[in-house]
Amino acid sequence: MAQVSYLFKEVSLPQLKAACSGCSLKELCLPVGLGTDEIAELESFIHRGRAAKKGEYLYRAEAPFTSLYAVKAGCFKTSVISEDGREQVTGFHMSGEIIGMDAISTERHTCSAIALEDSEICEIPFVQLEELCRKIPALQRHFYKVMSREIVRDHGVMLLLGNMKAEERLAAFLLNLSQRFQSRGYSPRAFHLRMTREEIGSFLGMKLETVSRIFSRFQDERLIRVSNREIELLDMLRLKQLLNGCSSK
Amino acid sequence: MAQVSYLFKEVSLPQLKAACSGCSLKELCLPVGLGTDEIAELESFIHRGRAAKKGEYLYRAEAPFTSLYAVKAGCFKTSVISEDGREQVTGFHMSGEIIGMDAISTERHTCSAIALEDSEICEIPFVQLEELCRKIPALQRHFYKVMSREIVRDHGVMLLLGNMKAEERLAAFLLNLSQRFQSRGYSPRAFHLRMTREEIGSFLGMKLETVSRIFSRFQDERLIRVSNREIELLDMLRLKQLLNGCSSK
DNA sequence: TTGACGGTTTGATGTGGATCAAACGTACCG
DNA sequence: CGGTACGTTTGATCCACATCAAACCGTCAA
Repeated sequence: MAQVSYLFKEVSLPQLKAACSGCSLKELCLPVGLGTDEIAELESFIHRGRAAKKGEYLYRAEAPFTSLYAVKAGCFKTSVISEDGREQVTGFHMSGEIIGMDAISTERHTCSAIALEDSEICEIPFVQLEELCRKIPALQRHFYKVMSREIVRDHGVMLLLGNMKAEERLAAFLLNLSQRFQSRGYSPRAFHLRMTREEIGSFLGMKLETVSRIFSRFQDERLIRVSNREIELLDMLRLKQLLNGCSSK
Repeated sequence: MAQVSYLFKEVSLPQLKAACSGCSLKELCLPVGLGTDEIAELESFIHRGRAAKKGEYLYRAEAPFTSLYAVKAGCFKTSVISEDGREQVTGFHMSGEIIGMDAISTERHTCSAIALEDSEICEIPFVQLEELCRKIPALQRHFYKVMSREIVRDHGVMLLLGNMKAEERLAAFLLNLSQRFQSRGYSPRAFHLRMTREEIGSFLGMKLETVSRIFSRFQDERLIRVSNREIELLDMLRLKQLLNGCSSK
């Protein structure tokens, strides 16, 4: 059962949900231009089906780097810790996303990855991926794009943290999650948050009380419905307007 | 005059200043493991010596991607613009740094790069770099590391923007510049800022008035001396302590 | 020299979000 | 079942930084 190659294509296609559930993946690999043999080779060295229980570290900062990890199912947070112990969540990662790329530069992990729910991951030994990239230009290109996309994402977070106010950040966060659930074939309107208010706050640069207050405010304004970690987006249009400095400006 | 290969090694060595001024670079390339032929090939397709005047765009967001750029001399800022027109400076880039990697993912630039002073850059056509990476594993690995380092840097900025207060951010900023000047063979104690207070503020997520006020406060406290854009770090130790939540905490 | 302009400093005031504190809900576990 | 722990909500207060405003300075061009 060839189940991992989908990780090497763009993760924004609706078919991805099907891919995850284990059907034939050949067509999903075509965008990368891999043939059957090449898929086989890729899968020969990927360690599949490793499980991580909720709360478990996938890797810790400082640990020596050997592999990248592809989230196969579930959800992870990655975070960096400053010298004086402050945590900054750098991202939430769901199925189809590759994490650990920060570790390539120093050959040690610079952030930690923790499972937010019971999850499954694929381990991708880096040296072997590198070698295969040399043989398969399309795979090489694809992997460069994956790394580049992470840089673009980080720039987006910098914009969010540097320029937006709490309300806007939270709207952006919800819309981002919505879109990612949608691209995985789930409802973009209603979903379950895997992370605590504190983790959301750490990611968005605000305190957990502020996250809670703004959720409540959004609910009062009929923008969303919150019940615990269940979120329903009632008015995505207005949420988007909130992002772009209301209607004018 | 082989003058560009140094861009493909770690930029943290003191010899780099010498490298920039144009002496033989062979030894500087050894860390990447390139032979003479390979250096020649690398340099065969790199367009060297392109100049950019102060204020000039090196590339603009949305422009199609063809090349990465290595800063040979001078200084650039890169910035993203949100849909509603807010600018976030994502970085300041000096000699030896490679910019444009964000564009690989979508094959369009996602940020703009502007020269902060008269500068020189090398243009590196991406397809040819890719091809050479396939032939030279050490170069491939090195380029992965360059991209990874950018991700690590971005995570550091996220920590700064998400967790630190204005004073700490500015201290971190000055110390970071200091270190980068030092690694290029310049004084880590005194240097010239190439960017305006507003650009610093945009990068650090604060207003230009706040930047100015904190510079003044640092000066009052004998931490630094500021005169216009000339900076002198008088007490680097205390600046570092400022970073790590003062002495205690 | 004069002016204009972009950048910087400094002051006065306002406010968004942090902090402190308490009560409440939910889930897990003996 | 009841208790403990963890996460969440909500209120009251405070403060860091934004905003608004004015003066100042260095540079360049006429």
